[in-house]
Amino acid sequence: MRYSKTLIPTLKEIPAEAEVISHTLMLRAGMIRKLAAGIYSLLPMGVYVTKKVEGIIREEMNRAGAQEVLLPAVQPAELWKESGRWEEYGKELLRFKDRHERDFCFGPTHEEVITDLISKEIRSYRQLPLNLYQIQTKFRDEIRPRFGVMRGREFIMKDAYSFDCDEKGVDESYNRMYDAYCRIFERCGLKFKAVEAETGVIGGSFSHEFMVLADSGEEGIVFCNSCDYAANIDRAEIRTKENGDGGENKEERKEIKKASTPGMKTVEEVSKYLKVRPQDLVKTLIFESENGIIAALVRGDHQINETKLKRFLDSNILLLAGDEAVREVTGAPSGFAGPIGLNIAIFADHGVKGMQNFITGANEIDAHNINVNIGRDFEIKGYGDIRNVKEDDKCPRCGKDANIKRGIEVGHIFKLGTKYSQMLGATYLDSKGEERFIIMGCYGIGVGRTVAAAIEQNHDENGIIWPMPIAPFQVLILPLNTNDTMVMETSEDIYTSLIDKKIDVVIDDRDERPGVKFKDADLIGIPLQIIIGLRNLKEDNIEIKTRRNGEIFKCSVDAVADKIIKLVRQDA
RNA sequence: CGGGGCGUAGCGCAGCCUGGUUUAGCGCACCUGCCUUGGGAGCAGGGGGUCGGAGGUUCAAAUCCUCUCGCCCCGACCA
Repeated sequence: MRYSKTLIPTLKEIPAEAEVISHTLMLRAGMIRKLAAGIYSLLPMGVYVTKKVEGIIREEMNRAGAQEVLLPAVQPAELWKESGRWEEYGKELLRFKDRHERDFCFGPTHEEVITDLISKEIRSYRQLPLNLYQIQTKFRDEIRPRFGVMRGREFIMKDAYSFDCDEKGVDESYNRMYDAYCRIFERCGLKFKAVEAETGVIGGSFSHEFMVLADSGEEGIVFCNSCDYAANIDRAEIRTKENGDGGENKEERKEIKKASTPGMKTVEEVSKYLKVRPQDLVKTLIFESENGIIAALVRGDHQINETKLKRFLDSNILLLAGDEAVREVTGAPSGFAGPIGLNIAIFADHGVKGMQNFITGANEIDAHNINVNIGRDFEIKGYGDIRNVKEDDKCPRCGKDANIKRGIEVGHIFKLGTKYSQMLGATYLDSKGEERFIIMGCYGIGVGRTVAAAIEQNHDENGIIWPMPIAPFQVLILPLNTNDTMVMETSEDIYTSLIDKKIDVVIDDRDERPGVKFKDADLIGIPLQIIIGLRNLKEDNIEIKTRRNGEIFKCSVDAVADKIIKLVRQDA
């Protein structure tokens, strides 16, 4: 590729809209441009990288025995009504009508379509197992798109669906995908973790998320250094005993007192003001659910986890109550809620169980109660694991120290079971001639998100540093003196010889000053730069620079091609 | 959807509060010429704006008012 013939509109200045480094660099390196909120155009550099990632995905999916298909992006409402998700999916599903006023949606995922297809084509156990995948554009009308392609509304996703006869089969399919995913992300040069995860709207019984470790990640993950436990924070259990949750407390119950706490709303403020530790407080949080308003209690230094609470209450809708509702239920503005005297159901985290003589809001403005006790002052309807794992908590599996980090979810694999095959009637006849539901799994990879995640993990102050396997080009040739025939001819010779050797190479043939070329080269992050300038060429030398460590070494013109091939292979 | 903020040249911004001396400005980018060629050069000249849109107030609106559209941030939501 010739630089002068392609479109790589690099930016010197930092775009105002970008929040995370990958977004900034994708804009600055001329990979993407925004068209609307959460909707991006991919420019040539963006396409090259995307194709590389897709190529790796295809190779590994095919290696794992999956077959590629391409399903429609536009889907009829009937299918979604059959699965029940036309109502269930909510506003994230982009709906529209065709000219005949028939309802359609733009596919946010393809369980319905694939299950419908399979229900029509599969008759016998002899046709199973099967794993079909596609790489396709999806649309999810996210409430708040952000971070560029990391959380866009329109995005490219690889989704795969497995179809098996029995549990043993689906386990095998699942494990094969798990292994394939590990290979894919390893080949993309990513540091990642597979963590136990929640299943969400897709449904199903069992799932893992593949998380790329990055501070900018939107997911909390908990993992253990001693054993191989790793889970999404929404799923990670609290190891009750080791963390002192739910123990007995034999302290004497003191008399309840009211303390004035003017304007003190947060745990931090109250504990500082009353000169106690945050863990001597109990937070009372009011939630609205489809089954009415409830209160949830956690220790002052703990954080409620709404996903866990939702699961514990078996509720579909759960929202932190607004100021108005809080005032109605407690009689006080938010910040002063407490469990005493509430006539709604009160649930508590295990961590609250053993507490005595603790502090809560007094359901009265500017006041808190001291020496509150469960049983004497109020009753708990049920205890559950409803808080986040904390830094000093122990691993739920082995009891050693747990770690908490941030991650970007780049892949998610589910064991779906028969949810969709039942809804859409996908059955097969087993060897005894009995009709059975096909057992399904589904497996997604966010392609754009993988690209963004790779940048989050591979960059420096000058720009992107592509891992060789997903680099838009492997080599960039930089002729420094465009008006010098020797420089240009040598550059062109090296360029064609590398193309002959099947190296992905781009030559910066623009009539620009060296400084401009160097800056752009570092910004777009091509792993190997061949620098050709008069100075060295007079001694028949060129320079090779590796983008990652900035190392530069001289090399004779004749030896360049072989040297480059060696370097490319070594990282590929 | 709730709270906050921003829309002025391709990008980044100033001007708005206190309406008129502004023909709407600056930096970068762009075009022409000269010059320069190992880390985003220099000089000279030049092009580019419905001041997001609609309505209103006024002798006069980028500036004040109303509505509207778009975007960004925080919260809730999410394969």
